[in-house]
Amino acid sequence: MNAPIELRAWRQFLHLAEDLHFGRAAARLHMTQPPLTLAIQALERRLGTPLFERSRRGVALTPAGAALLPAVQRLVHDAEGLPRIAQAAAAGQAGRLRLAFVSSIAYGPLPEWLRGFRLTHADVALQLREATLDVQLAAFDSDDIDAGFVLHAPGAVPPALGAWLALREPLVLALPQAHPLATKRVLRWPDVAAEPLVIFPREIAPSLFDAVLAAYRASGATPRIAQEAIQMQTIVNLVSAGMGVAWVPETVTQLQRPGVVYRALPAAGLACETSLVWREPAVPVVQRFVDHVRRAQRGPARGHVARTARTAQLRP
Amino acid sequence: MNAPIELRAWRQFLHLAEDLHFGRAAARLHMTQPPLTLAIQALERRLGTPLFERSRRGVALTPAGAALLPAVQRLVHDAEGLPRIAQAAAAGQAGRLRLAFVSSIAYGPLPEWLRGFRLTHADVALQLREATLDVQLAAFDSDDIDAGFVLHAPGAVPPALGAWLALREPLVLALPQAHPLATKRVLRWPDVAAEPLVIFPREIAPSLFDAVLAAYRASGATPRIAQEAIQMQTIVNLVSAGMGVAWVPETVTQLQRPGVVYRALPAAGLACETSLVWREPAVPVVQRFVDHVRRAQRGPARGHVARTARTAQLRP
DNA sequence: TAAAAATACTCCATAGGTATTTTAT
DNA sequence: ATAAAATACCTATGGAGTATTTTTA
Repeated sequence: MNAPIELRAWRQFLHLAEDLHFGRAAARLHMTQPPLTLAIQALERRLGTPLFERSRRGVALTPAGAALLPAVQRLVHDAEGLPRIAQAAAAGQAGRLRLAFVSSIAYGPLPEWLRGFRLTHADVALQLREATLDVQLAAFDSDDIDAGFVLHAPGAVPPALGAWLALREPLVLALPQAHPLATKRVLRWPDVAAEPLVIFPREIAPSLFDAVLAAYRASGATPRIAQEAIQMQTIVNLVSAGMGVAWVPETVTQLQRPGVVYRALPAAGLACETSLVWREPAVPVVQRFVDHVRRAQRGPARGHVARTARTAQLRP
Repeated sequence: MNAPIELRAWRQFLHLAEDLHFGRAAARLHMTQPPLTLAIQALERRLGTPLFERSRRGVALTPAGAALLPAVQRLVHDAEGLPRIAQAAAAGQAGRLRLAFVSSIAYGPLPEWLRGFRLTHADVALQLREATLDVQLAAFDSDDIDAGFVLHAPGAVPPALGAWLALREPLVLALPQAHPLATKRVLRWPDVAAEPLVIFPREIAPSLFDAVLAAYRASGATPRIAQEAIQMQTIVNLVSAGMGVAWVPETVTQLQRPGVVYRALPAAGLACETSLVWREPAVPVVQRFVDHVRRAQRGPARGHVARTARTAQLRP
């Protein structure tokens, strides 16, 4: 009685509404005229209103049929598009990609990587959020993100996650412009080590934190941590305010805050690793994104980020 | 093989995606588990990709299934709404109403009638256009409009059309403000009749044209037609420019053009009829509109249009 | 009277049911 | 051991076919 109306019935309505001729519409539907007549009658009975005006001079739409036509066209068209959605999603070309990232990578190659990914994956809905390592690990647990860039070595992420070294860059020293060290071309470890340090909290970026502390200890110094801050922006602001010096990834030098100068100190041997992390096994769209980042990483020449940190010498 | 996928299959997918449990989903679909298993398998085969991940700890959506879910929800929801569209259209509560009108009625009760009709027929798409009688009659022929307001007596429209006297209003005299007649309280027919006349062309509004000419002839005068114009706005502008005087429907006095004054001359006995016209037999939405206008015509008190024409006496 | 829609009936493809097995924890 | 999905097989509804009648311009 009030069984739901199937797409078959709407397709028959659509063809008849377009042809306005039972015989031709039936032929286009790969059927004969009598069953089409019956099907349309049944549809009209279930809707409780006629959809076509039959007369000897042809078939015409009633007002109800005319009102239905555009809606049915949309419905049938939408239904025809569903298989493509499924196939595209299975191939990683459609769907949703929830991506988290630490702020530092956003000053580096991430925007370009995203732009390139969008070009070839227009039907993937990208959902971006900035988050630190600990927040991202929790988000993986609760299935709130699909992938993320973290300040961490690829080998150090939990085993349930896949990881790939997305970016390895030297750490450079951020100094207040007014600071005496800012004018020297040759820095000495004891002078640098004596300065108060602005740094990430250890839980946010353990590998970066540990690397900096190890370098200080290797030179026999103990760092004085003046302030901890989570955002790159905040760290640079604190340096600008004269709170101390900071070791930051080289790409962050793009943040040209007045009152801050950067010094590249290759001799310090300090570097920072950003990994792309994802839940294993990777669903197709995540796999596509990982592959894209791997390819983009070596494709376009790396040096396109403006070097804004003057190089200085470092002596023990 | 590539037979189209029916709504039945999408409904089954939808219920399973919501329950993530074959047994319960089957029960909600008023069927048993085995045919649902088969149906989902067949759907996955036809799409060429699995939609569900079956494991002992439950059923989960694959990326393809997850991408499909919102689209299928929309599709099934849209399909469920179609019967309502058909029924509403059959009752005249949905669909499209293409309405033409002469400019004069737009200064009168038409806006209020349309506002009221919209309130009770929110799902009717109103398509309005201004057009003169001759254009409207041609548009009825080519099925470009469903109904129209014309400056014509209801009895004078072609027999294939239904008609209803929507508005009967006196004609008032529009005079240039600087004109000597504008200062007098008593006008004489010979003086009025001697003035050059601005009027509609006869094919645009035959009944109005003929009524004016008959009045002139009854008083023994022959009107001097200075200018013909189609738009009310244009006629008033020509009067303002001193081209002559014009007889216009009373509601047009709402057009307060500087340099024009209006004089109501009841003794002239000149009136103008606006009819609502439609193709017979009226389709439901047109019938609803006609009924609405009939009711609105006597419902709200008529005098709400500001009287802006001073009454003057007219002597032979 | 002729073209097209409606009716009458026949058939079979397939959606769904029942019984049972397999699977994974 | 058990809950749930998969498989095997059966049934019957209803969608589509052929033949024919009715309708109306």
